[in-house]
Amino acid sequence: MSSQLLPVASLSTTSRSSLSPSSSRIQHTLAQRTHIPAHVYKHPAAILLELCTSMEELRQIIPLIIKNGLYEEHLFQTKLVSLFCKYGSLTEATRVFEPIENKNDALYHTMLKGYAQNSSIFDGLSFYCRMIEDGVQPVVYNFTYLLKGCGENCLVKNGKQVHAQLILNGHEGDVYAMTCVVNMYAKCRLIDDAHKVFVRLPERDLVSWNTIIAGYAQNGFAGRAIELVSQMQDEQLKPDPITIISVLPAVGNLGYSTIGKSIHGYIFRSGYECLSNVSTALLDMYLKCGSLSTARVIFDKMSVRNVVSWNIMIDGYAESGDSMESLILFQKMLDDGIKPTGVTIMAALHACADSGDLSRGQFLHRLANELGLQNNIPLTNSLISMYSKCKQIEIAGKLFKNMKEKTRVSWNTMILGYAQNGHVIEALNHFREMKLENIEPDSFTMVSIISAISESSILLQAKWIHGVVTRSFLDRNVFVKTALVDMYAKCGAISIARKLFDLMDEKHITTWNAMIDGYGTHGCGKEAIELFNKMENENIKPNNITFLCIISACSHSGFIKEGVRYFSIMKEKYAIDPTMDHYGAMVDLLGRSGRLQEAWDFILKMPVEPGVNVFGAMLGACRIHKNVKFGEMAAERLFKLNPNDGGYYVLLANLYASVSMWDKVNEIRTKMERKGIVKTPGFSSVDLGNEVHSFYSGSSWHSDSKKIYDFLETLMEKIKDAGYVADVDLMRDVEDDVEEHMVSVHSEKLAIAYGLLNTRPGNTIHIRKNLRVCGDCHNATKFISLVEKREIIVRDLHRFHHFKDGICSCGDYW
DNA sequence: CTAGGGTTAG
Repeated sequence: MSSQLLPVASLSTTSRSSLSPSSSRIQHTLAQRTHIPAHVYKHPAAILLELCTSMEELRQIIPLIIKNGLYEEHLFQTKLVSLFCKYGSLTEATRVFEPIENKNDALYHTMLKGYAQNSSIFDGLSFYCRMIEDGVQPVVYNFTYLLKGCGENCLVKNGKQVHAQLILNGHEGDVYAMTCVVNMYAKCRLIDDAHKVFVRLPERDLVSWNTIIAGYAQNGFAGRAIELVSQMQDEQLKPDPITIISVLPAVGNLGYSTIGKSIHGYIFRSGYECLSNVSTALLDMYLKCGSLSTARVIFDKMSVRNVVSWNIMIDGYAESGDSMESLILFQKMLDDGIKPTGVTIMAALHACADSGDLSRGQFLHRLANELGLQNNIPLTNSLISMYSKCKQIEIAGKLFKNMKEKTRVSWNTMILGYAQNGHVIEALNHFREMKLENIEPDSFTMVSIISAISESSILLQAKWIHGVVTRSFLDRNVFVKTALVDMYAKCGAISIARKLFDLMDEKHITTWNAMIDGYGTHGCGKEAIELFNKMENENIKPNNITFLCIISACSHSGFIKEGVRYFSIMKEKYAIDPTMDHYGAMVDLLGRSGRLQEAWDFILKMPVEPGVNVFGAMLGACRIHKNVKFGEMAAERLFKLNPNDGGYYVLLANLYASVSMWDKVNEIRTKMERKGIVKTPGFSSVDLGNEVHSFYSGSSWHSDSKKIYDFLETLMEKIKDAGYVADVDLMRDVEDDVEEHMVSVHSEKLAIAYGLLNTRPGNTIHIRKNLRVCGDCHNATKFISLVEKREIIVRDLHRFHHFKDGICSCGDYW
């Protein structure tokens, strides 16, 4: 028997046999197993190496190998190379590998595996080249490692080279290797190429079907993936757990709950439901189909949950808006001793961002650091998003700045953060920097930057970004187009908004909502209602936001009956449950029109506990109608819910001021001081086309200050001659009293004066105010529009006022 | 050395 063995030399690099790969493999295995004397492979050191589980153990065994003179044995050399690679030390593996004089094939193959799997795939590819140069015959599994690496890193060119090498070495008939090729093309997003290889496979077994199914699913061809599952069954192959896990995300993405349920049945019949990864994929499918409750039932029934199951449920609740349950589940997961991953933390951060839970967000930040996830890009993006949504834009900015590597999503998150926090200039600066760093903006970038510009209400910028969007061909995206409609409406150009709206052939529900809301804030209640009717005629289902927009549009235009009707058809015709925002909008609708008793009764009849916004709307209405009785009732409930919002204290103080209850006004001011509550200082800005100038009440830091005040003085005289009478009560509003002695100079008036001084006669003036416009300024602006023959468009916190020829589009109802 | 497929995500 021993006489038939090949000498070791024939396997070394010096002598190449012309044997086919498979027979050579068998021979060298035999040689290795049998040529090596028993005292070598049965040596205690060999056994220790087999049992070795860590680098530390390995380092302890090495002296033993050397002491026993076993270091030169191929068996030990191969094993050492393999173990060093496994524990991540390519350097030490190389230190063993390189000095060996007669390297056998096995050593090369081991080293190649190490490079391909534990180093960069590029190292694996170059080592492959060297191996060929050294005259070593590759074996089929060398290609499988390389193909996997190319696929994971999306290296199409290298992947194709390996594919070619595979064919050259005569492996095109090997299902295992060719399945790797299918997988490589699929991972490189060349699903058509993957399919071409798949149909030519010598044999299509379960694994190769699974590969192509997963390929279609991961490349977004969900329907095709589902189709292929039926096709494989036509070929008498039964879907296994991996088929199911691959196809369920596709079913979920399409929202095919019927197919999803039938797969659930199949899982049950096959007894796969006890597999945690199968159940986990089911959770994901049900959540994507919108059945949170079904997902929860499955989750609760699972005997073994993996970390992905938790992650999916935590994110499912966050996604559905139930931040509370999401965070409860997260806590439960920690209590169960399950170690969270980056994805867990991202999901929980999502919930914190939605609920504005900063302290828990900070806890998650510390936890992420403890888990060593500092350099995890998606996680840092989520942190930036959380800090932005919790109004900690400086912290968000710092995190962003310190990122070693930024993806486009990082830029988008940061820009959105600045946009949502009203930092328009920072948003625009980052947009410019992003392009300087050669990161192409996408539709998300554009939506953020457009909404930043909407916030600033600068028409010239609006037109500029519209041009940028068009030139980059992103204006075909429905979300971008919707953002443009919203932007023009928010920049005062409601008719341009409508033109863009009419040009869109594909409209999303948010597109309709943006347009209806635009009409609403411009006081065009009639147009808003017409659009709503058009929407119903076109069989487009309104959502809860649509109703919020239409009710608020009715409120701005004083259409009480219509508003009440929309509130009832929302429930009766569309089965949409009102949210707290809807209740707030209804109280605003009734209250603003002076039906304070009705509004109060409405609050009392609410089926849920009224929130801050509901009492806030009530208090606002009482302020307009100078009703102290209801105002105090609303304020009392309000301060119990949210004792630290300065805006509501100011509102109540203004209510008292409007009826000259000065000691009450002072009482509130003292209370605010004692509690350290600050009010938002009011400011107004005027858009001069290429510059924007901002003014605080009574501010005098502007370089043209003297000129502005002089002009304003003559202007006030002029409107007095035309019949304007200053409303002293309204002027004593505490909203804007940054400097008490200057209350007569509210920021709006300064901004208008500066606008008049710096624009040509006849040009429209665009003003933006961060708070609600005050009664005296409103009245004065009407007169200014008359005597100066100017159209003045003022956007305040809630709506637009178009002043022209002495009247305002709001009809003094705001 | 001793081969191929899979689930969550900004």
